Amino acid sequence: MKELIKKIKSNQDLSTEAEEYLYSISEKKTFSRGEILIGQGQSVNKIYFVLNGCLRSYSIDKNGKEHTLQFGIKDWWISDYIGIHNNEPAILTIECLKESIVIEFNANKLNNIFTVFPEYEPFQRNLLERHVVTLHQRILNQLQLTAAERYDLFLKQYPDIELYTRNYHIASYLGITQESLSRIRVEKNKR
Amino acid sequence: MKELIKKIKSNQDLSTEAEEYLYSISEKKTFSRGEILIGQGQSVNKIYFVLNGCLRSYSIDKNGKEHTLQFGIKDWWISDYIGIHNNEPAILTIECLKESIVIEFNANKLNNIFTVFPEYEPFQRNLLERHVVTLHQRILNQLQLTAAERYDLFLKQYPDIELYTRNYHIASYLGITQESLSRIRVEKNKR
DNA sequence: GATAAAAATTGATGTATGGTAAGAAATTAT
DNA sequence: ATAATTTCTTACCATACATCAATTTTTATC
Repeated sequence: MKELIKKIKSNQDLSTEAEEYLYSISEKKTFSRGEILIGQGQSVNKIYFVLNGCLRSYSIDKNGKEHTLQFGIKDWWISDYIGIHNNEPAILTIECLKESIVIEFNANKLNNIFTVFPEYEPFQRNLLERHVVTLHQRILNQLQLTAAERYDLFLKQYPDIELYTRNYHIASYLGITQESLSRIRVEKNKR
Repeated sequence: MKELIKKIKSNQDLSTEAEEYLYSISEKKTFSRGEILIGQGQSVNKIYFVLNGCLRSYSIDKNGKEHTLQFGIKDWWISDYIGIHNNEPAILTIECLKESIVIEFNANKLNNIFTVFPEYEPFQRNLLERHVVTLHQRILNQLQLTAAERYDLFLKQYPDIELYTRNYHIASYLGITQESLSRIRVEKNKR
């Protein structure tokens, strides 16, 4: 477990006490393919750090269609930040796509760490800044690239994700239907 | 100026020293419609806090088309966070849409505040968290709403923005052409 | 390994949005 | 106020992607 937390720490210095605190409020868990970690409509207070495997967060719209917001792979954090921030029921479902080991945090307790160990702040700030940059880039990609270009880029960003995702997971992340993605893949193979 | 910074402070407590530091590294500026604050391709090290008026950040794609990432209105921060984070030339242009008063920060100096005044951390964290939530919501809207629905939502979020934006500013934010937006508006008026 | 279930592909067709171009309207400059 | 410029609207046609349905392929289960 110690070494697992090291990954959370990244390159930041963190006191042993703060590290102990992280242990005390977290729980290492294993999930299998198909398991739901957070369900849309339920109350949310969990934040996950992925040690290995693959999770997916998605929203189900009024027509019952799924829209993937994020894939959670190794060393990524994943949760329903909208639900947590608004203090409302989850608007996302988080599902396990392949056998995964994660560290589960209680959101409130994790948020408490800043009052107890302010030294944790720079780490969190760095994390949030990177998150914002990633999201900005994603929005720009969505605005200016074609579906085929977005798919190419996606494969570069998640090189072996196709090993454990279904076509429609990726399609719903790219904002197209699975049929369209299928056609894009056919075209791509012709090239 | 004191009261201006109060807005930045929001509801957070901030020591007088930290406040003084913020003064010392910032500069209050006025821009007129059409002025470019940051130009795509140039180096970026500025971050703006909008006191009043309206700014817009956008990217120009390989076909010369503009794609609006963000509108910067009262009390919003705006910059090219991608360029700053990657330490690369700006990928965004920031333009002034109507006479605006802003506080201009040097990104590096602003970043320094955390070593000098760690008490500023919670404020920044809160800001970043809200930013992430906003972006998550925007991505979900883009994925699951029609252009007309996104336009309706946009008008609710920015009630009087049409007073100082052009049609194509909004269209490029919604991910459609100005012609399509025009048609959507016509349909909307029929309802 | 056989069977069932789920997912991917493919074809035919529909729809939303894009592209181009022209004219109308609104805004800005003189 | 008038002229010049920019923006908005509209029409027509093009295209990317969606929808629906049938078929093939892959994956899971017994």
